[in-house]
Amino acid sequence: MAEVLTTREQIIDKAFQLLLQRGLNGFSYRDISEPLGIKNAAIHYHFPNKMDLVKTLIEENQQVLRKSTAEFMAYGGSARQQLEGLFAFTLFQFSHDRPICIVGALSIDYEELPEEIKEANDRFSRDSNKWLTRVLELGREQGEFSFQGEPWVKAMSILATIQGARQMARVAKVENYLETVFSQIRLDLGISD
Amino acid sequence: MAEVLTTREQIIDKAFQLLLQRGLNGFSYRDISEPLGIKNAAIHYHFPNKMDLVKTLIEENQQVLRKSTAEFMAYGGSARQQLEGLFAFTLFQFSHDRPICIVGALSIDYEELPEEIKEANDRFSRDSNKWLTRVLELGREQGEFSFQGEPWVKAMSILATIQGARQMARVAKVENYLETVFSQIRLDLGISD
DNA sequence: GTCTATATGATGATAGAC
DNA sequence: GTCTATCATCATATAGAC
Repeated sequence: MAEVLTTREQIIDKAFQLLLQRGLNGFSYRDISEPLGIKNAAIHYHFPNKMDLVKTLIEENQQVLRKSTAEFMAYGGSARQQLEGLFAFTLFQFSHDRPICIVGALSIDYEELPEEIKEANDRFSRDSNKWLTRVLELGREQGEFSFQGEPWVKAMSILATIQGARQMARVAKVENYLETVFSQIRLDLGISD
Repeated sequence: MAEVLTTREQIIDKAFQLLLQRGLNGFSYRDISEPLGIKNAAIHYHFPNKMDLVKTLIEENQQVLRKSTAEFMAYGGSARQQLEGLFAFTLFQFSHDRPICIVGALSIDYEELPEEIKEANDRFSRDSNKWLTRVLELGREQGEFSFQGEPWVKAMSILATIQGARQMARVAKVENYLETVFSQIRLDLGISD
């Protein structure tokens, strides 16, 4: 069943991809409009200025995550399964022209972002950490994971690792960069395979 | 003893800082020339185009590292000391307007970089990994570090963690973000403090 | 080596026709 | 809702005077 996307949805989709590939200052309205076969004025109709677009992309990101949660992250499953869901989600995004995450993409332009967008970005970042902290606590209680220190610090550390790995995976000429780093994260959690 | 910098050196210094703060597309020649009290044509005299400048910045980065090696990284010391040197260097850079590293800064613009610059960036990335791998091997042999898996994978993972943490440290509203992540890296290496 | 002056093009954005 | 036409601004870059 081929989904029919409205122009607005097509713009969001293309802009999201471009933001994650090239960063906020790395793409223009022309980069969006040309492949869609529309004019840049059409984009301005839907999103009066670029920050309106970015704001929508952050909301879009929440939706993508929520959808993917059901598909990949298996919130209902064991801690191990949920962690694997995070890995699978990351690999899926990476192989679908979304190399880095939106927080990483916007971090380089952080100073020039309006307050509203900074807050939305912060919120997303904190939510991710909260989620992984819970998974780690659960995994430790149930004996699936073994690690030193506080769960919220370990969660910060793992998320930073994934963040950095997504960035490096594009640059480094190493096969299966992400998978290799994920395997190390597993080892550091006392998981054999 | 106040160092007197040539115009060329001042340009490099400012451009380096701007690249690490805002990324390649996040600053212009005007952002460099204005605070230095010169005109943009003066920059073009020293660096005909922006890629010439970037190329020089990568070389500059090598020099900074080489200098800092002597000061911070204590190659001659124990594995633990060398790791602490890496942490100290990262903290120093972060607190001196160089939040992220040059590989991370350029990764977002990777596709548009000329081949020559990609290669220089790759080389730097591989050298870093090689260095840390040796430190980890040494530390494991001498009983300072304890970790699962292959040293080169663990090195990749730690460098990715630092990379990601530098990026997140600016965004996340967490006190001592970097130090906190470093403490987890220590715990994951079986180091108590 | 640095300046003034200028060329050329891309960018985000707006007004008004259809 | 999308278009054409146009704007002001900013970017990188060059030529030639001092």
